[in-house]
Amino acid sequence: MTARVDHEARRTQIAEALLRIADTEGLQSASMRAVAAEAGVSLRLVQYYFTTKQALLLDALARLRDQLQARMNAWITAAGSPPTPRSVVTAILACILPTDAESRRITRTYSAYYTLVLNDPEVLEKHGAAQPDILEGFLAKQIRAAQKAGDVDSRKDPAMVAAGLLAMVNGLGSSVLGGQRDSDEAMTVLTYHLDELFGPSQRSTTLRT
Amino acid sequence: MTARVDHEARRTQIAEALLRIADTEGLQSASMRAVAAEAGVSLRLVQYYFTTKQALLLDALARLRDQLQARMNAWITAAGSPPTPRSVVTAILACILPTDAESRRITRTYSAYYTLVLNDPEVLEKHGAAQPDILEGFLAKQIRAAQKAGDVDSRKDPAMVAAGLLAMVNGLGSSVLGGQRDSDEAMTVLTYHLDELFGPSQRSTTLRT
DNA sequence: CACGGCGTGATACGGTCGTACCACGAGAGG
DNA sequence: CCTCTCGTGGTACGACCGTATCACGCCGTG
Repeated sequence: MTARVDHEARRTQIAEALLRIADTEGLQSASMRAVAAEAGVSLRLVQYYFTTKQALLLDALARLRDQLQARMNAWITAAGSPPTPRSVVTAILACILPTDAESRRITRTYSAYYTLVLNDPEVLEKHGAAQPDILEGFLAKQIRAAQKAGDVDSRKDPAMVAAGLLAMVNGLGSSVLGGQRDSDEAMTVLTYHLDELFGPSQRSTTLRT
Repeated sequence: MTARVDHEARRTQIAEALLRIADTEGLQSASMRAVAAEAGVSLRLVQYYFTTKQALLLDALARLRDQLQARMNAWITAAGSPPTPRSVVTAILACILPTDAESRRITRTYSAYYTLVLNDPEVLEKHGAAQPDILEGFLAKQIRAAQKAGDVDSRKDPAMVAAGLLAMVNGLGSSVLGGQRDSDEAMTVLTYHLDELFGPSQRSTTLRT
């Protein structure tokens, strides 16, 4: 009872087309017809594989989430052979910042979805909540580990520092996307604060490609 | 040669209606007809006072900008009789955070516009650029003054600190709007970092109403 | 008093949207 | 061989969009 065509491949193809449009022209331009044209299929097919538009939006959002997750994992492992808390934190935060083409795409698309969620909060419920909470906890844990290793002032509150850093990176990303700041400038601001948090800047900035 | 009706009043009435819709239902729901209904006028009138939709959007954005400016000024003067750098910085940052109804409205509406600008950058040009750059410079100046007064570690880079704080508040605001965080929690994170920046927390948190 | 422009209403037009409906070829199962 | 379901195309429908057009009362000015 093998399917005559690979459903998952087609779904991926269509969802990727939507993400591409959301990145380049915004979600409000991602009509069913536009997605179909971008994916090179007929409108009927988009309807067939995703019966409704909301289903398509949700599916694409899940894929975007997975892509960001994969990117973070890749950056963490690429940060250092023995992953120190500092390298892990640096990798996570730097990888969210819209520096290269991929992160720029992901960040742009995410903020497109953000506006959507703001005025239609039920979308969030169907989408297994957000992972920023988990991410924030993970960051806090890394900072706590750094404190035990003596790399971070033990008087600092790891949860507060993690929340502040994550929010700062988020805000920096917004300013880069908005064109108020260069991505290099944003990176400078981030590394400045990381250097303030951790000890003297031991060559941990060598994670740039 | 007095106009038969107060043009500016009508324009305000209509623009406010748009901002109200942008706050509650998002900008994508702010159609000409919806704005007309919200303002209690006919569709023709909206067209009459703002010939095109883009003009309406731009005018409303300018009003929103003025409202935020006014709010910041009010919070600065309400912060303390002799305005210290710390109280000024605290007032500015706290007033951006979506804590009360007004700031929540402003922040929500701004982020609605943000998505609009992302995929139509020419809007920004017609709108005299953004003031965050100016704001950031102002914050840096305040921090530099605090350094001279000995309230802030002189080794810190005022521009970096200002950029970081502003981005952090922006990110915190996003998380509050997104429902990931309580507004009180965001305020806690902000005051924590302000307390870390300035000396011990001298009762400057008494600016809450 | 005439009149011309201002403020306003109603309605029309072309377009795009999400979704639904109908038809049809092909390959699998009886 | 028949039949049924899957995958696909084309097209229609109703709604809403931004904008344009026509018509008409009112009031200040000549």
